[in-house]
Amino acid sequence: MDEQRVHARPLHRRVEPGDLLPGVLARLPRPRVLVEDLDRLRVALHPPRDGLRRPARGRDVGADQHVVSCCMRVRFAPSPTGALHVGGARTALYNWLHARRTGATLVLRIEDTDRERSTPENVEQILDALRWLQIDYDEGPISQVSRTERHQEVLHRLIDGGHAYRCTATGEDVKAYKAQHGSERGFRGEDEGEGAVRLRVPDAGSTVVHDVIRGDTTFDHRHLDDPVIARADGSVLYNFAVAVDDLDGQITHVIRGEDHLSNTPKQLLVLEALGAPQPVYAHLPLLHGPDGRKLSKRHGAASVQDLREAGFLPEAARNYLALLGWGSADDETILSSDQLVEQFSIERVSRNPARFDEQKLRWLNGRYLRELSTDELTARLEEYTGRTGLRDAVEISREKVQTLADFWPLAGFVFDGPSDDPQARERWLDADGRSALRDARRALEPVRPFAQDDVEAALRGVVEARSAKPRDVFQPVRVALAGTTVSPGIFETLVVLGRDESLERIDRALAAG
RNA sequence: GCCCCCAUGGUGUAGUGGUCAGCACGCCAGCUUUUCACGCUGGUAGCGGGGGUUCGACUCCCCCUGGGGGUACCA
Repeated sequence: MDEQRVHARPLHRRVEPGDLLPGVLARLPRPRVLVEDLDRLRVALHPPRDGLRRPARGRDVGADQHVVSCCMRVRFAPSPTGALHVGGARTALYNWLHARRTGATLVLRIEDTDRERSTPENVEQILDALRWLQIDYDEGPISQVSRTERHQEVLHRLIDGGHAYRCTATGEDVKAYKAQHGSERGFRGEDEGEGAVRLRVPDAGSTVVHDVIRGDTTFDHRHLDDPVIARADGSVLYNFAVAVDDLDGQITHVIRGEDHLSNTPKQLLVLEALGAPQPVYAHLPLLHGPDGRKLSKRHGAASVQDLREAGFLPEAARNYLALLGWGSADDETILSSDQLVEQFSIERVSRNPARFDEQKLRWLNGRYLRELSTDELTARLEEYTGRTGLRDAVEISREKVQTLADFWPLAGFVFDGPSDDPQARERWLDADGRSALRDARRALEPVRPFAQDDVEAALRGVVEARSAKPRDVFQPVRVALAGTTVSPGIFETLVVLGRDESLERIDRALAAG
C-alpha cells in the first residue's frame, strides 16, 4: 500500500448529516468495499455532535447517523497464545455487532508477533470458536507476522526520522533509572545505535485517548517510559505492530478490551510519529469470573470451547455475551441475533466490569432450547452426544433440560438401561413399593396399544384400587424404569420404552430383591 | 510504588437534578403437579463512605475506600 496516499488526508473527517456522497455510495459494493474506493471515500463517522465525546447515556445513535458507515472498518485482533476466552469472544461479538449494525467492514487479524507463545493450533481454535459462535468477518485472517517486511520499513523510517532509537538498556536499567529519578519521570534512554528499539516519548505534553465509551483520558508524557517497540533482533513488538497494522488496515474504530487502554498512548505516539490519523477507540469493560477475579478454568466455562462442551447453544451464548456490558435501550433480555444487530450501539456499552454468571446463561440457554423444534433439538443433541435415534427421548425430555449436557443424565437410561441409585431403590422399592410395582405391572401388561392415555388410565386405576397417593405408585415404576427418582414424565417414559422393555425392567427390579 | 479505568440489590443492567429507584438471573414462598423441571403469582434485596454545588442529588464536582487494568525485548 502506498503510504503517502494513506496519509494524504485525515482518515476521519466530521461528517454532517446530508454529507452523503450519494452517487458514490450507491455504487459501492457491499458489504465488501474495495480498497480503491476506500481511498476516495476515506471518511468515517465520529459520534455526532460533540465530536469524540461519549454521547449522553441512554441515547441511541440511530442508523441514519451512520450515513457513511460503509467506510468504517473495525477489527478483531486476538492473540493466538491460548484458546479464545469468553472475554475475547465478547470483544469479537461487539466488533461483529458494530460492523453488522453499521455496515462497517470487519477484519480478523491474528496478533502473532509473540513467536514463543503463538501456535497454529491456537489460531485454529480461535477460528473454530468464531465459527461456532457464527461470527464471520469480511477480511482476513491476516497474520501480523506476514507483515514483517512492512513493519521493518516503518520501523526504520521511525529511527531515521529520530522518532525512535536503539538502546541497550534492560528492564533492570529502567528500574534503576526510576529509582534514581523518582516516579515523576518516565524512562528516557540514550541513542546507542544498538540494542532494542525504543520510541522517543516527548518529555512535555500529554496524549489524549478519545474513547466513545469512556470519554477522554489524558496521559502525561512525563509518566510514560520510552517503550520498546522492537527487540534487539529487530522483531517488532505489539504496541508498534498494532499501530502500523491498524493504520495500514485503515481501521477507523478500535473496539477492544480495557486492558489495552493504558497502552493506547504508546500506539498513538507511534501514529503521531508517522504523521498518521487516529482511529476512534472503544475500550470495553473487562469480564470477571464469579468471584470477581479474572476468568479462569477454575470456575467452569472460561473458553468458548468450554461453553460448547458444557452444552450451551451458540445463539444463547451470543445473547448472553452481548448482555455482558451492554443493554438494549428498552432493557430487553432475550434478543435474537437480528435484534442484537438492530439494537446494538457501541456508545451504550457500559463502563463497568461484568461478572460471568453461568446461572443466568443456563437460564437463557434453557429458553433458547425450548424454542427449538424437536427435530432441531434432536439434531443438536445427536451431534453433542454422538448418539443417534434420540428423537423420542428428546420429545419427552425437552421441557426439563437447560443445556445439551443435561439431556443424557436425565434420559440416558432409555438407551443404556436404568442407572443405579441405591437410595432411590431403598426409598421406593421397599415392601410397599414392590407391592405397588407388582400391581402396576399387572395393570400394564394387557394394555394394547401401549399408548400414553391407556398407560395413564391403567396406572391411575392402580392408584385408585390401592387408595394410594399417585406418587406411591408412580415413583416405584420410575425407579424400576430409570433407576432414579428423576426422569421425564412416567407415562411418556413407559410409552417410549415400549411395553416389552418396560415390563422387563419392572420384572428385573422386582427380581433384584 | 507510579499511571489509568470503574463503582445502582448476591449477579447483569435501566436511570442523563424532583421516580414508590424499573427489568432480568438467583434466592424464598405459594399455585400447578407422578419425580424433577417448565410455567404462573407473590416476596426478599440496591444507589460504597464523607464532603461540597443546588430549593432538591443515584444523577454534577472533590476526597476516601473498594475493585480492576497497565507499568515486559507478552499481547
